[in-house]
Amino acid sequence: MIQENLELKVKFLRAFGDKTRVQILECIKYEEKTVSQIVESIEGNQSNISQHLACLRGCGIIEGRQEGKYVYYGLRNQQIKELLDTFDHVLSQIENNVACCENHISS
Amino acid sequence: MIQENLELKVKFLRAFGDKTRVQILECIKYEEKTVSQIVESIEGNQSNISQHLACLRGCGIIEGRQEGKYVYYGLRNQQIKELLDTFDHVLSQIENNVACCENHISS
DNA sequence: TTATCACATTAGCAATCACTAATATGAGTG
DNA sequence: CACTCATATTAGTGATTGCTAATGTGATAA
Repeated sequence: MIQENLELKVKFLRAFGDKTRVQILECIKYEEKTVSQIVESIEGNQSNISQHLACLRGCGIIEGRQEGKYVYYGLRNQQIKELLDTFDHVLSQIENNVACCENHISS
Repeated sequence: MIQENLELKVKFLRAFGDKTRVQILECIKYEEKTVSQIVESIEGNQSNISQHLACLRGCGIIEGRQEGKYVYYGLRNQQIKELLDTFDHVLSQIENNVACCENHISS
């Protein structure tokens, strides 16, 4: 894999590795929501959520759509939805092992 | 999703969001390799690679198998292999969008 | 047009993470 | 046993990331 692709890949994958972003994705997995709805749903801070939304959108994972004074965010396409489902599926099989990861790098 | 599961999920997903770990996974995607082979292949530092291997193993993504004085690492199962393939597949479709992610959070 | 609402952006700080260097462990070999 | 080789672990440091608070922007409503 060439260098540039590697960095794009890492950037993309890193977007999934954050608690707030995972919560956002679960929140809009089945239907698009406004920023305020997301903020309320995951009990977050508006500025913080906006930053994470920008990250997810920049990584091609979600899409925003302005409607009047609201912005609706949803998953970018069906493949992302399937990827999220795959995460859950794979995870359900290795959950016990993940639990014992104690290394200080990314633990 | 309950809190504990969320944290396990994030831990698992974060393991994929690092350049060195992605390189390791690509390196052992098709066949298991010893630590030294991995170190040589991705031109890394032994200590550093060992730490990342511990992370990946702790997260249930790879497995280690001692054979004499060598330790062979490989993907934990076929599902992980498929997950890696899915990453590449999804990524190939949104590559242009990922490229323009400029947010300082995880950019 | 001014005020308000929804959202985005910026700056600065605190926490986390990955790297290097040094050292430890544990298996094979002479 | 002493030595070497392969790998793991630890400590310390620099870099990256995510958070909060403050401010900016752009659309609607009065």
